[in-house]
Amino acid sequence: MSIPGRNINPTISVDCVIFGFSTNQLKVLLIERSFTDRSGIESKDYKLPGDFISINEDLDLAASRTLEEMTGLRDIFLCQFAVFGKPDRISNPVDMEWLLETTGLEIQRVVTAAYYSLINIGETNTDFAIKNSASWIDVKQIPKLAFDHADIIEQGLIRLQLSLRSEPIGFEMLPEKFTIRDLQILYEAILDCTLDNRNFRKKILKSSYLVQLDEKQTGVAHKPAHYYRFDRYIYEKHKKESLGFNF
Amino acid sequence: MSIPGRNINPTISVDCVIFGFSTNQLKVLLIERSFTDRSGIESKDYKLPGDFISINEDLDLAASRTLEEMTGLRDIFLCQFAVFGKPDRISNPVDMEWLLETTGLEIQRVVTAAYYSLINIGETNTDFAIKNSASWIDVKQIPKLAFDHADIIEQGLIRLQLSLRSEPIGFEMLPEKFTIRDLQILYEAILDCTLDNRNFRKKILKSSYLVQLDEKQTGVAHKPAHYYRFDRYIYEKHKKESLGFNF
DNA sequence: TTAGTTAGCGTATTTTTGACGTTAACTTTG
DNA sequence: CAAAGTTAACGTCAAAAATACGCTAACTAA
Repeated sequence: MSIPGRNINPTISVDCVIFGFSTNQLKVLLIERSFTDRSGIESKDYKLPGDFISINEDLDLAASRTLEEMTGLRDIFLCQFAVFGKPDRISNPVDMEWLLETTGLEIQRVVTAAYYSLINIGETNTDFAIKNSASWIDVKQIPKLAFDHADIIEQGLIRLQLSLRSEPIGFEMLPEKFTIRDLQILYEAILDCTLDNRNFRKKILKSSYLVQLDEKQTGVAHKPAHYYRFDRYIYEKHKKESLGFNF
Repeated sequence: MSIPGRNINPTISVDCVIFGFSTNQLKVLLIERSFTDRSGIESKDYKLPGDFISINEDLDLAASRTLEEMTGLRDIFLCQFAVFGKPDRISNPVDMEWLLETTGLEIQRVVTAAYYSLINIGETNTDFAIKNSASWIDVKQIPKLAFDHADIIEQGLIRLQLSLRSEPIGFEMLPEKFTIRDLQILYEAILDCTLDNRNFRKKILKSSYLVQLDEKQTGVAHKPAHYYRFDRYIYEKHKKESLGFNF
């Protein structure tokens, strides 16, 4: 049995895979990272928004905090989906150097709890993200990332796809009012497939928590669609009935 | 942003929810814990098998190690399903005292990665488990547990139920040869429901990885059933076809 | 010999899925 | 202003899956 001691514990962090949706693409919020490589050249790559936790901070709250700092949003869908704890997660010299520079500490090892969250990009409003040059990147065009953050995003996306099939979470990424088509395009982007619009409509409209509004689209070059909204109250009430879709 | 330092990091552990199956019940391996309560009386409760990780130990490997120490078994189905990181996980005086006694260290906080694993109880064979007075407890009769281990088991069971519907993992808990009825009783125990034997048979036998053996039951007071075995090779080959059942 | 048990096959009904046809209602373009 | 292009929103049909349940076979125990 190994003997634990405070001076031999890995550091713990949280990393957030923050998904958003715009211009018909599923996007992830990434932060630019500047570093000097071995040849002394200033270089850039990206990392996930994340932070170390403090000694008395709850993991879930640390994730909420990170999320709020990055997006200015609170009370957001947030789900812990995995821990990444390989001892060599941080073995790249660039990563080690960067950690030393930004924290001022020699960190041997970091175990990170990974969360994913879904937000409506339109509502995002924060200085923090701008200051840290955060940007929304299409999940299909992920650039080179720090640490094992590419793995984390991949696992997060897999988990998001799974959850989408059993829980109505897509709404978190849409504005209050949306059309069935908006929803379908979102599902297609997340599941990375195409869906038949007639069948999609049939299935999704069985959900009692989708409420049709009186309002319709205007100014579109086709028959205007009804707007709908997601009724969280009805969903909570009928949770047991709604056990997902098999697209 | 909080500042990480090695002397302010929580300790990291792994805890294993080890499921097994015997006498038609789903069971969990629990370890007896002796402690002295506030009134000075020697008392007992149970905890999950788990251990602290050492500074260079991979989380998954730490879980495998714990599992092997407890059961003597290697190469076992093992799945990380959550991290438990509330700062007050260890706030009960009994738990704090016990930690101090067994480790000799003042541990402020422990973040634990939870794994579940499925084993065939019959093959278990180890001194370690006996020495640590481990026992198989019916999941429906869980006694008072240390720390937040009751939560961990509950989450583990939920995850097991989910996985069972999409992956052929029940076999891990059965002997090499088993009948369709054995399998059904196992499914019923895990999912906590009853299934129609005719429909269960129809569904499960669609799986190509279930191979009928020539051998039949003997000495049973009814028509003897064929034995089957799970063919892991066939399963791996057809993984994509078999996308689960909806019982 | 009979009663009790589970194995293992089958049938019939309903539900869900998936593919696709069609009209309605709007804008844009020639 | 007519025609073309687009998506909305409804519906049909056949295949597949889920569900409920009947029945005979093959064994043991009493």
